[in-house]
This record gives sequence, C-alpha cells and structure tokens, in this order.
Amino acid sequence: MRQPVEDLDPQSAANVAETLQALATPSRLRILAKLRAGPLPVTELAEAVGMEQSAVSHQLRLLRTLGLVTGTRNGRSIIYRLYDNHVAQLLDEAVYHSEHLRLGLTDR
Amino acid sequence: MRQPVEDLDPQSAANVAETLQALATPSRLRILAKLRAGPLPVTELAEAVGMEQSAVSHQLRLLRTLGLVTGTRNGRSIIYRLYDNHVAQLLDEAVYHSEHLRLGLTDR
DNA sequence: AGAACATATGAAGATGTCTTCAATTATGGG
DNA sequence: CCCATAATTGAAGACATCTTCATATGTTCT
Repeated sequence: MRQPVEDLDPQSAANVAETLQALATPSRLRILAKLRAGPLPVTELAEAVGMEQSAVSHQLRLLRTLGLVTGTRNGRSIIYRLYDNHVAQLLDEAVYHSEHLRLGLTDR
Repeated sequence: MRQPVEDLDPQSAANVAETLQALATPSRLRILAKLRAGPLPVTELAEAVGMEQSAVSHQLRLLRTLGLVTGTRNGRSIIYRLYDNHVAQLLDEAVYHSEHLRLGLTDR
C-alpha cells in the first residue's frame, strides 16, 4: 500500500501534474505501452502506433525531458525504452484504475 | 502487482488519457488531494486550495463527469468527495511515482 | 415572498498542446 | 565523398484547456 496523499502544495502539485500530463494523451500512452513491451527504434515505434515519425519524435522528446524514457543510439537508429520500473508501474496502475473508474461510469 | 499493459488500442488509450487528463493539472490535483483527506463543500474547497469558487466549480464538473468525484447536496451546500478508493489509490500512486521519477531527473 | 448564501453555468480571452510540413543533423554503406 | 536512412528540430495552424467575469439556479431563513 502506498502512502496516502495528505496535502499537495502548489509546487508539488505542479510537478506531479507535469509528469501526469505525459500520460494524458492517447498518442503518448500508446507509445509508452509499446515501449513497456520492449525497446524500439523510433521508426518501428511510429509504425507500431500508426503515427508519423516526426510526431513520434516530438512526443519522445517530451517523454525524455520528463524522464520517462531514454534513447540510446545504436548505429543509425536510436533505441527507446522506458526509463525504469516506476514508469511501467505507473502506466499499469493508471490503466487499471482508469478501467475501473470507467466501469463505475457506465452503471449509473 | 498489477497486470502489465500489453498493448493499448486507440479507443482504450483515449479512455485512459481522458481519465488521466483529470489528474494532469495542479488545480485539480490539489482539489483531489483535499478531498482525499475528507469530504468538503465547494466553498471550503475553494478556500482550501486558494482558487475562486467558480473555477473550482468548473473543475468539479469535469471531475464529476469523469466519475472521479461525487457531490451530494446537504442543505445549501453540496458536499464533494472522491468517488471511491480507486481514485484515492490512483492519486497516491501518481504522486509516489512522479516523485521518484523527478528524483531520477535531478541526478543526471 | 424577499434576502442572503451556496453553487452552477455560459461566454470570452489568454495560453497551451498536438500534428504536419519542411528543413537539418547524424550515421553507415558503397 | 556521396547517397540513403534515421532521427531531430522549428514554425505554423487547428484545436483544447483554464481562468475570469457576469449571471442564473437552488436553498434556507424570516
């Protein structure tokens, strides 16, 4: 069990919000989900999620800046992967709870 | 331990993104954090987080629509509370992982 | 019913976000 | 060295989001 959030000062709230923002678009969620399954170079990622390569690259920059993913060059390509297990867990938990909340929405 | 996210079709991604969007602004995070500590009427909430009543009300509508909070009228006021424990957990976990990710960011 | 309090709502403006297009940088092979 | 491939970058447009201000709705009390 996690420590309950007692309060959230404006600064912390801003930090958390910034990180969560990274998980708050379909495109980035799909990118992260793919990376959750294993490292991928940008081109393959783009193909896998059905986005333009440039769009993926822009989103990867955001995710990199926020520390959610890392890219390491390998020859011509750059292999992206989730930064660490916290990202994977956060993703799993977000999906899990979202699904449950959505269930609650339908039967009301 | 949670079920790993294997893949995320566009529709599911959109659903999850919509829910996470609700946690992706400082103002809503602070509102939710306050409610995590206990139910509150709008005015007190507004005061507690230092926002205008109208702004809080607008955000509460969003949170209500997404099923994260519920409001029950009690006399003149309407008491808001988190919808269920999934919301509380999601909030806790989001804060927890965000903090850890931010730590990883600084020492690089 | 009228006054006062609590909340919701709508419209509008400022700001932010996402994608696309075009151009640029980086790497490896012939 | 030049070409093809891989990825990044910047600018711009379309669109969404958040707050504010003004107004409306609902509730209680006298």
